[in-house]
Amino acid sequence: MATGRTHRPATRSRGIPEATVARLPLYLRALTALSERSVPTVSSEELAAAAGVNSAKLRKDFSYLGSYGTRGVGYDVEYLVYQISRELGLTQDWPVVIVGIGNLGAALANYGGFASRGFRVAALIDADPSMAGKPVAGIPVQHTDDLEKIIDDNGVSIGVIATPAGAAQQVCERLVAAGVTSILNFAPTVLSVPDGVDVRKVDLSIELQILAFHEQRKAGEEAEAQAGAVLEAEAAAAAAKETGKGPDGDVPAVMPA
Amino acid sequence: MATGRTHRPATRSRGIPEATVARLPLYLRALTALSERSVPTVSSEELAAAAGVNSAKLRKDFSYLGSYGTRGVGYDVEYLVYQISRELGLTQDWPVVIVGIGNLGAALANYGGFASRGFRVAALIDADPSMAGKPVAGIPVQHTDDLEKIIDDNGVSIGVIATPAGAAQQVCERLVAAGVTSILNFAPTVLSVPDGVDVRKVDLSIELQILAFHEQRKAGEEAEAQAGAVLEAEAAAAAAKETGKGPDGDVPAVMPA
DNA sequence: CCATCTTTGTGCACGCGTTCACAAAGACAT
DNA sequence: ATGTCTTTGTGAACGCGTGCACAAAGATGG
Ligand SMILES: NC(=O)c1ccc[n+]([C@@H]2O[C@H](COP(=O)([O-])OP(=O)(O)OC[C@H]3O[C@@H](n4cnc5c(N)ncnc54)[C@H](O)[C@@H]3O)[C@@H](O)[C@H]2O)c1
Ligand SMILES: NC(=O)c1ccc[n+]([C@@H]2O[C@H](COP(=O)([O-])OP(=O)(O)OC[C@H]3O[C@@H](n4cnc5c(N)ncnc54)[C@H](O)[C@@H]3O)[C@@H](O)[C@H]2O)c1
Repeated sequence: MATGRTHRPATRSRGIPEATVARLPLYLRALTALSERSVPTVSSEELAAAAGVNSAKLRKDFSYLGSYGTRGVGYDVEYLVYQISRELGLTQDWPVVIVGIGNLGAALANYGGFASRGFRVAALIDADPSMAGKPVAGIPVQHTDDLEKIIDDNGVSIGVIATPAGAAQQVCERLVAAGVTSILNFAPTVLSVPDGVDVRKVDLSIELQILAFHEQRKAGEEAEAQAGAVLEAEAAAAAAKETGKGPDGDVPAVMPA
Repeated sequence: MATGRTHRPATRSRGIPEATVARLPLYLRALTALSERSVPTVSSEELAAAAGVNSAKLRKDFSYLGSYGTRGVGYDVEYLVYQISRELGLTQDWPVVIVGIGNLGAALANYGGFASRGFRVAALIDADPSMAGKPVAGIPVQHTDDLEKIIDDNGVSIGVIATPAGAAQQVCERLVAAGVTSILNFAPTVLSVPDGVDVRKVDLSIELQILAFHEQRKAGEEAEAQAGAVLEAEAAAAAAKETGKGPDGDVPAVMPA
């Protein structure tokens, strides 16, 4: 198996920071929009604004790719689109399989943004026999039995899992065994994979919970602000009373002062 | 359990690290599974394995919430479920609206995992008049015209955007103006919002591109490994010519005239 | 009550990512 | 050519997150 665990010095000049990699698609999207408007060049300031990031960060990100800008002018849009595309590996075609063609899987299959960037839905796979042959988004659904053959025939290295959580790990293992080395997981499970296999997860539930946390915090602060000087009361209460309660009390630690 | 002593040096009541917040739902999910299996206590080691994180990291995360563990034993599952739920704000009900009931929006509406954790789909909203009144996942779709009223009537503070990219910013502004302060965005756009509004984005395309990057890198390393001594050649070339930065000796850095 | 054993909670060091600030590079006008 | 003006590319400082390693807490058994 492709164990990236070689005696390589690691972090070589080839080592683009992960945070930067994650932003490249963002830049690419903004650049593509500019390209469509036939804008010839952009400054780091403008592009950063379009991508919603700090301009210094953007320049540093680009510095990892090389010096593609012109001082006093900015970056050549077309050229940068090409460089980033190449860096991300989008100049080649990536056949992708989607496993689990339910509500979500079908939506993904129908998603146009897939093909727009070198990603091609090579096959749709589901365990439900009654779905076999039925076309979704113009592509006939194939049965899980043929998973290995499909992966192999199409040279698929990227798989998308949209099955129920209970089936995800098993599906994952079959995909990996068949040669898939990158997985995008929509099922709410922690997938365990061997070294050399990349997994990224998209978890709606987690995102909502994070939002809820901040939402609650906002509500709490608002309440405190309304209560005025109650902040001090909270601090005092927290210091004095530590029994059984959490860091900030279950109910907003503000007593009706 | 209520062995709380004034031992805690004024725990970061509000300052829970963002990285920790993002992991709490993960812990909660693992704990819920344990709870369903009636497991009374769990060690940081076990729970960390279930959540796919480092045990030291998990303990540090929990330390931000307070000292809820018992040394020599571990954590009380039920109690921890409660504490994390409370911290995340899941002990209350969060009405959510989904805007843009197309392929993805419909899938989201049908998603069972929504309601399972205090999130309630309060309304489905779409701009297409022909969809108005038509039920999706048992909930009648309402027209965008009534967006403000719906938000207000239901006390919605969390909105999900699943419209085409072109409409996202506009929809976002209407949501915010109507009182929504947390947005989960599925459209491939950078949303600009006023201070105090949280936005999280789920971007399939970006995830795939990140996977493609690593996939390409893996393929490159594999090729290098096969080529054997070529590694040295590359190192030499890299040392000699550092203007370009060709990873695999690709197109030279030719500036566009 | 003491000894031993398990597991937490955390101080500390380290590395990554972000941001500032500015010298240098180049465009452009004169 | 020379000067000015714009914008890049990056050195350096800083802050956050991670993981190690261990002392302390508490359970358990004698
Ligand atoms: N629908 C959403 O918006 C949404 C959002 C977030 C997460 N998710 C997650 O995505 C996954 C799919 O959600 P969904 O709503 O599409 O569920 P679904 O039940 O509609 O679809 C699941 C599909 O997977 C197929 N399947 C089951 N076991 C399989 C196996 N072993 N191999 C291949 N296919 C198999 C089923 O036949 C079904 O077609 C779930 O894990 C869900 O939690 C869904
Ligand atoms: N389908 C996917 O799997 C997927 C994946 C990633 C991202 N996305 C993104 O999610 C969004 C939705 O994707 P989709 O496949 O469901 O598209 P879709 O075209 O099927 O659905 C879009 C829906 O939004 C509605 N709409 C349009 N303008 C609106 C407005 N101003 N207000 C309210 N509703 C409006 C349309 O009537 C339609 O029902 C797109 O931005 C897409 O890029 C989709």
